[in-house]
Amino acid sequence: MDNTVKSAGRPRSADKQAAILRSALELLASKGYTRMTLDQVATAAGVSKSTIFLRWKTKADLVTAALEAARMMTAAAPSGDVRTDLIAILDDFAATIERVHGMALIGTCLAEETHTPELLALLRERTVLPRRALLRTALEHARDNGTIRSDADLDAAVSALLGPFYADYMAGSAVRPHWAEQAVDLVLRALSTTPT
Amino acid sequence: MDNTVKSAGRPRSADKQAAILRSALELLASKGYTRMTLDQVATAAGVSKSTIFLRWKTKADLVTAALEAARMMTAAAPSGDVRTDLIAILDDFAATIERVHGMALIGTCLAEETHTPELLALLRERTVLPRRALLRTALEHARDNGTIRSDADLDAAVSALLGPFYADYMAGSAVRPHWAEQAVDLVLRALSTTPT
Amino acid sequence: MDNTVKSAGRPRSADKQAAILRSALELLASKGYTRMTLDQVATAAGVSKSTIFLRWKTKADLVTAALEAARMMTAAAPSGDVRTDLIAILDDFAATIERVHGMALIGTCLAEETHTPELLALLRERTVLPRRALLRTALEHARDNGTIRSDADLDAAVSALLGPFYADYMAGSAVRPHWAEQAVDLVLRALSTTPT
Amino acid sequence: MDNTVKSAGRPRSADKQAAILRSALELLASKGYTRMTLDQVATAAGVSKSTIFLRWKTKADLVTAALEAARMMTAAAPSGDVRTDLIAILDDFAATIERVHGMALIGTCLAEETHTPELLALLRERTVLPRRALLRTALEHARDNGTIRSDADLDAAVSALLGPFYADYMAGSAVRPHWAEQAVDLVLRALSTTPT
DNA sequence: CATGAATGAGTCTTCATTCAT
DNA sequence: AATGAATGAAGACTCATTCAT
Repeated sequence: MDNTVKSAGRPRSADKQAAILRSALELLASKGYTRMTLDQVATAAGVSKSTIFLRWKTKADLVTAALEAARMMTAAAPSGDVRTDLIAILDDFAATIERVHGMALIGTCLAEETHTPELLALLRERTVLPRRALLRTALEHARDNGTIRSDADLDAAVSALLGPFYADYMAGSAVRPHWAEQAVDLVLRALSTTPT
Repeated sequence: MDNTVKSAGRPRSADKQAAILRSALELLASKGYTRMTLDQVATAAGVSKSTIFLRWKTKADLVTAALEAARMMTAAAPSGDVRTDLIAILDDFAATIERVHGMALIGTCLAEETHTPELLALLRERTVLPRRALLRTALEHARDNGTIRSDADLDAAVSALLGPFYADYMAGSAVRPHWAEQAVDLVLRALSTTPT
Repeated sequence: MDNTVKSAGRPRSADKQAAILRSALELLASKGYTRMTLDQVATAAGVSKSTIFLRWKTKADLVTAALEAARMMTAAAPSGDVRTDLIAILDDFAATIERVHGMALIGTCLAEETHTPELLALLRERTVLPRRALLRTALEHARDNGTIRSDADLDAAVSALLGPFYADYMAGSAVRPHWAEQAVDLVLRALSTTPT
Repeated sequence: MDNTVKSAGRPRSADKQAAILRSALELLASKGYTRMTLDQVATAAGVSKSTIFLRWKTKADLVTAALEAARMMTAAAPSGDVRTDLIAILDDFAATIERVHGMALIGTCLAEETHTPELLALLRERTVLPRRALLRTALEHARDNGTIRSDADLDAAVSALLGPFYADYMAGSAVRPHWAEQAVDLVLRALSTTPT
């Protein structure tokens, strides 16, 4: 009647698992991959270094797991209005980045591209692409609506929506207050079927 | 660090200086700040490690100098046509990034923001902001021309021009072939004074 | 360590006991004492590491037990002819060494003499000395026979019989094909009562 | 006029080099390869661990060098009398082994045969084979003299000379007092051309 | 009894930096 | 000025051993 197979021996502490992953992600974002040491992670998580190695074979494995576990995207609530939806997604994007020291983390993944390509790959697969898919879906609705042109290049549009955030960050770390609205309006206006 | 004053003894070789900076930049881009070792720089530059320390006090100093010396922007040739000029600037941007393993280098600067903030600061000051200024100037011409609206937010427009490059890279490292044209057209259409 | 007393609870599995000892001996011979890890032993024996510690207090204890359990000598069948008997014993010696990666194992015992003297002691007591006794007995028969001189130093003779094997191994790991016959003939001729 | 090319920079301390090699050899013999740590070597030699790595890339390299540097054989003075010469070589052999904790060292090399085959290979090449060559030369003289049979298998004889030492050691760590004389006499008698 | 988790004390190796020539 | 030696302070990873289930 009970499906949970009680495996022999002491069970692995879920608390520790979570604490380790959380600490790892935090340190990864704040110090970068190479500067984050497993000693720091162990201390921050309140476990011994060996416990970490018991669960992940290498530092790269741990970091990968931490990145995987990080929910860097909140499910957006589709409202029906394209503009609202797009802005919501972009705001969530910015908020997430903010929350997890995101640009440093992205920086780490980019910097490690040669040496530890898994990181960037994971980031793309887990965070970047899903969010792009969300944006694309919203745009497809708009196209089907007739709100935007049927020949619009939606991938380009998605990049035009997300891009300003990066560009702003590069220009000065503080992103312009209404960047999301502005980006959405710019894209929608450019792709609009009706002249403004 | 100043070679102009003729001090006693053998003068520091300018060749070595340049070789060191060049090697440092290359290694910085290809391996990232932490993984780049001074031994590697010394070997690549054909000098001894001590020679490096003779000129720069610390690794951070050297890297800063390398970034400072890097000419990561080619002077654009203003043609008179806004669209052409903007595309030229963006293409140069992409080409430069390509040439110097740029996204990894940018990643390094982002990743080091906490630990070595000079890097990102320098990158901004030397590379990002000048290019933005170029773009902005071109847009100002367009505005003065009447090609684009007078109330257009030019900073937002600049970010909309550069952003797609970053967004594309994040999505998959290979940037879309005609991203520059597309970005420029999108922005110009959105800001256009005449409906299309 | 004594299974004969029937204590309460589930009795220790004799199979596991044997599997552990066998695996330990194999790994000891193939990797040496320090390089053999208990994890490897556990895995090879198909038990958990803790099971090992349940039976032996330390790694040294386990290895000692493994060495104790090892039957590294086959009972020789005395034929009556000295030469035949001696050769048989020596051939068994060589075969055993071969079978259990013996020189590495002997090497381990020698190497550990400072740190874990039990190993070499055990090896001597269990393997070396019994075999020497066998050889000595055969030689005593020969002496009583009148085949070899009555004043022959039999311990020296025993060493002269076994020694060439070691010397050959040290010279090149592959022992000379007929080393045993040659050694026996050399010794018998040297100790012979009748000139050849 | 001066052939010694004074290479630039601080010269490498010969003292340290020697101290490191000596310490390494001592520790290798007394603790075995795996149990000898570079920390111990550094401390014993009065240098920093890094200095060791500056000169040898890995632990195995260092140990190999130490083994190579060890003069584990003293040049024997050929006297003309075969018996005397053979005994001298064998006594030197035993003395050397004694001096450098030799059986433990040999044990280490044997134990490491799988993992670090260089050690045993080096031992053979540098120590075992040269000494065997010495013995063989002496025997060849004897054969040419007519002292020993012309059809004698000299390699077997060499092993019969050296072997008893190993066999004795295996039997009880203290080698029989006159093993060398006994071994030589045994071999010479067995190979003698004139019956005794 | 048996298992798997948890750990502390290493172990080799790297690297920025300082010294001596 | 330039070089190579020397070093201290880590850092990733291992392993015998002890705990909890």
